[in-house]
Amino acid sequence: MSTISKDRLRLWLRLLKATRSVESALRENLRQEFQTTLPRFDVMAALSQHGQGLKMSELSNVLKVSNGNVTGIVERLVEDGHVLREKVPGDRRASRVRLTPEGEAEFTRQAAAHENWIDEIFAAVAPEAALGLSEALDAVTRRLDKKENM
Amino acid sequence: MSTISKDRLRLWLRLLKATRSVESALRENLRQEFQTTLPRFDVMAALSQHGQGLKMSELSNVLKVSNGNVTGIVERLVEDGHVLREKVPGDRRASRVRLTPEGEAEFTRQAAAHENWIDEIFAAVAPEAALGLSEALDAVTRRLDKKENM
DNA sequence: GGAAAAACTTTCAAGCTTAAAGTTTCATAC
DNA sequence: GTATGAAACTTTAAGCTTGAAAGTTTTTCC
Repeated sequence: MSTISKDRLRLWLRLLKATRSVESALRENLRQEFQTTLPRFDVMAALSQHGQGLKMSELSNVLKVSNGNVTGIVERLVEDGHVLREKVPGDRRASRVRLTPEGEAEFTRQAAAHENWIDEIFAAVAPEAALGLSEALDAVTRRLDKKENM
Repeated sequence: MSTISKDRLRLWLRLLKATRSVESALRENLRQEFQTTLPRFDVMAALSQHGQGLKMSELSNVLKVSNGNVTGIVERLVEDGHVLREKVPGDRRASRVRLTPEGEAEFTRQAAAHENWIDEIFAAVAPEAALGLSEALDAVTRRLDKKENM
């Protein structure tokens, strides 16, 4: 097998390790400072970007997780009062999920802290390197997305 | 907040999305072709790199997952006959985990396929770019590792 | 209008993951 | 020697995750 293959494998292993490290740090910060979890944060972030709300299927699509998964997370967010389910007029199968005002306020606090954490962690990446990295990652994602729809 | 902060946040979101896409593809391939899972594969990969075996704590250290986690995965690998636990002479608390011959043979097949999958996925990344990316990612991991031990 | 297909969601079983608490063993300091 | 603290590991409870199956509701199309 070629050297290039080995380089690609090494790149993947580092990508994986870096992502896990960052996720682990975020998870701990979210737990310590906001008594919440990464999946909950991710759902609220998605909803925050879509003020009009998202259907369950849209949510699982955006987050790239399975349908059943979202059901449980939203359930717990509803219990916490951060999120609510609305009926979709004209389609009794679907429901739309939105942030409550309390959820929105809470997420605003979390997002500010989150941005600081990321800023500090990724200060390790030289700004010149960031662009190339970003594009390479995008290329990988696009390649996989394309293959999936075939 | 600065443009650079925003760029870093965007970088992180792409990193996350790319990693999840790759993991998802690998998970599906492992399931379809080898009836196994990513965590099992990761454990066997770690053991394969350490022919003399690893203690449970070493294993969870290498994989960056919690102690209790490894217990369960190794348990199932033992049931499958891929892995065995040995007593560590002179320390009755510890046990050393190693691949069985069957586990080794099976992992060899899996690893070959895995390398091909990675090779194909990361063909989207220009070989010249790979090294730079690798180092940027490493910088992130090192930064977090350092902070953790403080 | 009715049957079949598609869309939206939940339920389920199995497995993964973590943090925290518990058990046994070891090291070392008195 | 024995107390005390650290180390290695497992157990537990709660939550996350997936893929598959099943339950509704809507759409399609004859």
